[in-house]
Amino acid sequence: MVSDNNTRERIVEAADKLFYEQGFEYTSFAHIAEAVEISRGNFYYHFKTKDDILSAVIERRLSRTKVLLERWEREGANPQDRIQSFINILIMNSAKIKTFGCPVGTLCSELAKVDHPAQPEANALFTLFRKWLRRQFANLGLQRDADALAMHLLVQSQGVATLASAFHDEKFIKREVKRMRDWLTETTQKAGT
Amino acid sequence: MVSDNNTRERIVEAADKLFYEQGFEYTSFAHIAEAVEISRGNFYYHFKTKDDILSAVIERRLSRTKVLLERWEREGANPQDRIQSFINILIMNSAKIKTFGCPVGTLCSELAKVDHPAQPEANALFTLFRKWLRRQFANLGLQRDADALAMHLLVQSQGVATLASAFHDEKFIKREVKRMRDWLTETTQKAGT
DNA sequence: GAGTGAATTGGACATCTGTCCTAATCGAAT
DNA sequence: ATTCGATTAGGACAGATGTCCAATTCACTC
Repeated sequence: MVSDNNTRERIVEAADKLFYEQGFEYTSFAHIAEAVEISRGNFYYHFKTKDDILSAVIERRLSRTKVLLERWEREGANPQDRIQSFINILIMNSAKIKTFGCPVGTLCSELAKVDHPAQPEANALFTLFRKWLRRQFANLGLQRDADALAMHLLVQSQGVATLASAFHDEKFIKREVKRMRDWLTETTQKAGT
Repeated sequence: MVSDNNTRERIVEAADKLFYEQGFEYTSFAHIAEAVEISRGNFYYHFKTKDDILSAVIERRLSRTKVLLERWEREGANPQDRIQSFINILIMNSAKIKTFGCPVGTLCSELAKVDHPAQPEANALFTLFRKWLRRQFANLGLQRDADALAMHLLVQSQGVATLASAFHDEKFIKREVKRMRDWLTETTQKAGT
């Protein structure tokens, strides 16, 4: 019969959530098995090693991020609006960010510490956002500084996420997001002249 | 005889370094023992649990940070210069930051994920910088926004550290630091009028 | 040099980890 | 109803983990 990917997908889904909420190292096969309600031994049929699960999780995140960025591209009337969509995730996901930080930033940080071979794959998540933002700024007529502006926006969001999880402060997030919006408006106006 | 704290201090020093470079969870007693060149069993004489070592490490960082901030306070001619000292650590420590991220930010992120009881102690490191920066901005005549400005500077430095460790890009750090300096000058000038 | 408490050693311990294998179960085609 | 490959269950395995303890060594006082 045709391979039923349901179990595999459920494993990846549960691992994705646990890697985010508990970290990769701290999350064990037992944790994932309990979440998916399968036996520990069943893992080996779907994945050879824990690192394989991590790769699958990162790929899942990559493809979902691509879908998200394409949606923003489609639904945004102009580059400003699209960049706003990016900024808004800080508000949309503020509850989770306050507890667990940014899924991308915290994963990359952890993998860097344990010098994990999947670092490039994880960093590709950042690159996805970076290139997308770069294109938006370029479309605003800011080709020259597009990459620097994209990186600067990533800096803001990463910083906000890190401090939000330390201080658990909702007002802080809103204040910084407003600052980002003002900065974007200001930057856009400069481009318009 | 009087308790010889030498071994204890060496343990804390090695643990501090390893917790930074490898993370708290990933670092084992065996790692620390090897670094200090003592037997694993000797730990129990100095520390009851691994969490006790973490507490000692955080206290060490707190006291060293206090010393650092007091030095900046003493040596800086004015608030701007003092804040510059803070910004400069991104340049001074860029090599380590590119590899391991920010010692404060990455520790707080990790402890948040494993829901560790030492979270408040670790977050106090952020509070130390926050209050110090707040005072500098207040001394610039910006009492009203002092805390928001302090937090904004922490946001920048955390964001830069996270992305620097993902992209290993020295030019990026310098560019963002320049941006921070320009922002500081601009903010200071507003206060002067 | 003997005695004493501080400091250190090496290993026991129960538990957990990731990995791997064999036996059992399932589902569909014949 | 039987067969057969796909899927799953349960446990074995060696190694690592944090914790803890008894025995030993060390440094100093008398």
